Amino acid sequence: MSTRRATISDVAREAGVSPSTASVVFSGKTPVSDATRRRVLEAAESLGYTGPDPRAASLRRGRSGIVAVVFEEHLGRAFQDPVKILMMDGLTESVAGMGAGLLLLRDQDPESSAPSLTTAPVDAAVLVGCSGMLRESLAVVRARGIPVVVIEGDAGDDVPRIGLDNREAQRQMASHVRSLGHERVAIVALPVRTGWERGWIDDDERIAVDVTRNRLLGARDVFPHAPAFAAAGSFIDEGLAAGRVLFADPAARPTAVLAQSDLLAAGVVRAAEEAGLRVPEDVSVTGFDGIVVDGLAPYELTTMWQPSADKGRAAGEAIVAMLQGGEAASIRFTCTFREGNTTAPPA
Amino acid sequence: MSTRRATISDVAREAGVSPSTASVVFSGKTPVSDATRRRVLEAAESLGYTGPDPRAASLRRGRSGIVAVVFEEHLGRAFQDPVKILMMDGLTESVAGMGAGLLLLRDQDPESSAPSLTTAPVDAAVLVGCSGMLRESLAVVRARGIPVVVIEGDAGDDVPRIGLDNREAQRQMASHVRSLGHERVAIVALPVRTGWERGWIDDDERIAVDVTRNRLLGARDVFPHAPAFAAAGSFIDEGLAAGRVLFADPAARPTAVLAQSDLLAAGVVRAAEEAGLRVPEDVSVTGFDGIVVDGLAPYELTTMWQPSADKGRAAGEAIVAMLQGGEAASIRFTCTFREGNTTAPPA
DNA sequence: TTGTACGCGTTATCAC
DNA sequence: GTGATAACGCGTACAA
Repeated sequence: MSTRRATISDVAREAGVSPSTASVVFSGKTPVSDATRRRVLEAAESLGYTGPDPRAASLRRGRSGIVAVVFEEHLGRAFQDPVKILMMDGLTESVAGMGAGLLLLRDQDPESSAPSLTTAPVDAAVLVGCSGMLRESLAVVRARGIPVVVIEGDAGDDVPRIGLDNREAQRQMASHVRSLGHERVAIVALPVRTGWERGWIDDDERIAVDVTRNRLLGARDVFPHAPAFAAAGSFIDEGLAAGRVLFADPAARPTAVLAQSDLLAAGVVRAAEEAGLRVPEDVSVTGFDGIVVDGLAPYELTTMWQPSADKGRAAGEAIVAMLQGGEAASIRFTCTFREGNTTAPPA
Repeated sequence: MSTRRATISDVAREAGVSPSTASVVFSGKTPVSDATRRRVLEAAESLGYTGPDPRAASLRRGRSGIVAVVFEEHLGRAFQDPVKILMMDGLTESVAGMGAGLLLLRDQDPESSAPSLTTAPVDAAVLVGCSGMLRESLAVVRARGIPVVVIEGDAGDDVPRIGLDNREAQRQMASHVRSLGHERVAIVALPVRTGWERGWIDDDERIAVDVTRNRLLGARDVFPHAPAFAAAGSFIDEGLAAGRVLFADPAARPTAVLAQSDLLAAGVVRAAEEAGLRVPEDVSVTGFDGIVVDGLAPYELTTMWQPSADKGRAAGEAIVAMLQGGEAASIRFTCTFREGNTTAPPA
């Protein structure tokens, strides 16, 4: 005899009740007499039955309790970004409220053996950014009626977006810098596309990443001709590398640097120190995000704070709404200007 | 007529083949003639069928392609720990190799509505640490025959563990400090248990967290009476707070501090600077982990490097082995001493 | 409050 | 290369 696992029917038989009754004992959806409940639980215990099989339950219910979070980058990288962590935090919270968990997925080659949106039993998906490869599986998933939300990205008009007023926010910051009197301004941007190696941005039109493009546009609204150097990621080291480039030629150096993230800004500050420049006396540096940058004391970046956790929470709430058959609208959060001690009028 | 979604049988009927043939067209497990394949795919297209339902497939196969990662802390916190991120990185990689994804779970109150090990359709589970509440659901899961591995924790003798030679490593570091001539040494420890508020450790016996206990034991092997102050988490800020306590009384201050993590050590260095102490001239500080601490330059911690990503990878490999019916042995990785510039003989 | 009957959508197996 | 059959384990109308 094969030693297969006990099922709810086995338990029911052992307890002398019907399978449906046993099921109800475990789900608690219907009142059951105490005596019956006890009999069923005893039977379960004696058979080593540990409750409904989640796989079968999810088929039956049509719900798995799993929400996919799709990143367009290496997960290790994504988790190095404080903004994404905060976002995950908010998302975890709101999704846990509906009894769901998060499945980490990466936008990848459909040929790979790794699990994907199309093969994983998910009830909904949250896309973090939205680059090329994803589009295909996205179509599949949507055809299945699975709710999808995108954070900081564009997945087509019918996919609700959670985002920021990136352009306006960066414009506001640029205006601040201009009002201080700066004219020779440089921009340190986020990557231009996935796989981007750091370098100057030649052509504003070719920016594939929404966040990068919009923040750049905001800066351009005020400083149309500022040179922009795009980093390979949002890291202090990348900001440092970019800063070294910007400060390489003493004659041509900017009096202010608009960085597209706080980590980049921190690196730029570091580069300035390295180059013997004082911040903010010799050069002003602005960030974006409003995170706490470890090790940057005594500097406090002048930055645009963004509600990262709220973005995650909003995504979760949108999903809940859609799962309940409702509609979810796109949301644009507003960033808040926060003055630190890294900006001042030019010398 | 209800507008229900097309199933593989619908597609088969439309294509004039049997359901099993249609199934095979999608799974590719058996050769199918080109003509048949085309007919099936066309039928699928015309019916808007987008491939097998993952839920049904996972019921039938008995596999969901999902591995749970269970943390015993708030996820936002876990992801602030560089060591855990590196570990996740290794885990993601090895698990993706077997076509599985990671489901983020938190060790929590079984009454909560949040998803748990018992209700999620997972093929295996990786526990990161192993505190109290988890034990119960663990029993359930194991009874189901689901492979479980624990990283840096103890889940019972029959659960394979992936860990470090924490005690030996910390002892090695302590010996180094002693060989430099230090005698007045203090320890800054990791939390004593979940929910711990920072404070002195009164009773070495009551340490619930394995890592903390073992590293403390290692230090005690060399400095049996060193006072130990446990932080509330592995953060620079916590190290800073601990350092302030240690350096508060100039008369009683230690000449060396053994921190149980690099982030704590970085905070202690910061506290030393704040107190007007030079590192390493006035006080030596040692870390643990071997991560790159942002913003600590020009200091480089004297530390014990640990193979974090390898731990994750090993966990994934253990799971794969168990899923294939094999056994998985516990593994203890070895840390490597790395000398930086934060240690020197006492003044 | 309990039981009957059926369907959820797929895939393994084996025979043809 | 293709098809028939039988699970996989459960939830839930509906009837009793």
